[in-house]
Amino acid sequence: MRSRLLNGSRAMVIASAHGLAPFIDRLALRSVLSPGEQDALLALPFDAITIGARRNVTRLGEISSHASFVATGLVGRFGQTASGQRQLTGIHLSGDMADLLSVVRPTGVGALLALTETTILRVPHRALRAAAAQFPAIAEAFWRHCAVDTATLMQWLLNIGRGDAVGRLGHLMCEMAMRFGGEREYRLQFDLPLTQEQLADATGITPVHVNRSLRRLRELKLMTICRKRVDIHDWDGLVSLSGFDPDYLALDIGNRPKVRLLSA
Amino acid sequence: MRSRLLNGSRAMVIASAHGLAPFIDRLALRSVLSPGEQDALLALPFDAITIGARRNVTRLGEISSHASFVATGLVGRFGQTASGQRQLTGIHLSGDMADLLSVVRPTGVGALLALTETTILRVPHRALRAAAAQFPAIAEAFWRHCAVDTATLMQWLLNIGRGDAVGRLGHLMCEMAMRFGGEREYRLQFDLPLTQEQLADATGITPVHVNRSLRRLRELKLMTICRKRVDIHDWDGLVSLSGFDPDYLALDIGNRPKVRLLSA
DNA sequence: CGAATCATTGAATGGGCTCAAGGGACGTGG
DNA sequence: CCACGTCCCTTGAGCCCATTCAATGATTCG
Repeated sequence: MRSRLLNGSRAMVIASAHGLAPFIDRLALRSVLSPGEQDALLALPFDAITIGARRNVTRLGEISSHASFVATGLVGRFGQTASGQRQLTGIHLSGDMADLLSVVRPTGVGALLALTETTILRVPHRALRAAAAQFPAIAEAFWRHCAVDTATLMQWLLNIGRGDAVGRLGHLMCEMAMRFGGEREYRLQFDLPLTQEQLADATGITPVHVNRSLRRLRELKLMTICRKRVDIHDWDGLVSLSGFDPDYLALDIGNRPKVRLLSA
Repeated sequence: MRSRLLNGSRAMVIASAHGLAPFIDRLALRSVLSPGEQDALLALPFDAITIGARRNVTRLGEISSHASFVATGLVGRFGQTASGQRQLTGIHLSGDMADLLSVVRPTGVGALLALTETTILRVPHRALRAAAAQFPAIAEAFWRHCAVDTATLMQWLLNIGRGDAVGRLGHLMCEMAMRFGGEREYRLQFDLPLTQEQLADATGITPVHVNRSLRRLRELKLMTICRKRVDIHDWDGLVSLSGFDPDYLALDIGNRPKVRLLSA
């Protein structure tokens, strides 16, 4: 725990000097990186762009040559049916490398949409590949970062395939509470600047029914959303209603030994 | 194309001598592996086990120390709600490494269920890690293998989140047709030894409604399932109905240059 | 202050679910 | 070879959750 805190504050200090420091911090949450490996990551080139709310970061079907790190803001990954209906397949908070998967799969994994005004640091695939090739532990950390994303996708699939509307929304809110909170904590209040239409796209229901389901959650005295701010009144109740189990987020690594596998 | 065929038949020859040769063949579909790297993969230790239909390969929440290669049979990955409802999050055909993800994420990614009698080759994580650490291209191939799985999960999420029952089943059948066919081909007839209850778990609907939806597909003269055998009568119609686009499966690599990224 | 977007609510419709019963297919044992 | 039990498939009836269509308030922003 203590080393985590030190590590965290160190990253904060670096952050002012280098935008990708939070990325290293995120990776270090689940993988061990030596100082040399961290330096290699800090040496990654990038350029920063700002994207307005409701604008695409990457387009559907586009072949990308960069990965997009979310420095500030909120980004959604989505797929789309032929008729134009959208389904969010993930939500990326600041500190996430949104499409690290594109390094090995440059196409066909959905598009990215800025859900709020967002600052993106674009890191060339070429540079990420080089770092992964030189340091097996970096390749492993990248792979594991994607693995957490995959585990989250499975959980979403379970949630959407087998939950009712109220449960789906509750589960999403539990996940957001954990992820906004960071390691081993969860937040009962947080800003979630999503419209009800976007919540509908995330949970696979209609905007109107999102509204009714949020009212239901209010009536059950579990949580409220007021002016884009989420207020969870009964965490245990919400967890129980939605069948939430935070294991898949791999956020509780603090009390387990972190693993370093690929070192020769 | 030609080299692919040669490669394929070469793997077939080896297959009789080494059970993991089809795994290399599968990886080589999307990644470039040198003879030395292929040898390293062939040197992986494993032990074979046979598992009866409807029995678990791995259990929910279990920490695994092996990855499970499907030599013969059919394996489903699933998650489960507190009330015991299941949702399949993937179907693995023979030739798939079912839980390669567990190498970097030994827990929390669902359980594996043998859908038919299945032969599993269990490969120790330790050996897979060592191979990935020694050969960056192997790490990359593993990562990419997981990436295709992830892309498939996103497609399932879109399908289940935004499709109706008939479309969900049609989409699943299109995917199976492509995957049973292999590279750049699809099969209009194939055996799919799943019960309607398992199809329900895969598509997020109820068994009864699977039955009605299959009848609907029959009435539309798109496809029939008779005695566990799928017969697609109108491929274009089924593709159109379900909004199927095979891009996400990354099976059409034959006409693109394969990529080799992580080589230093 | 006006315009656009978003949230909220009602009424009617419909897709999928639940409950329930009957019919096949298949394996097992007599 | 047939009888029997067990799954599994099939179909019906009624209900309910979620959708659709539509209208009215609330917010936000230029």
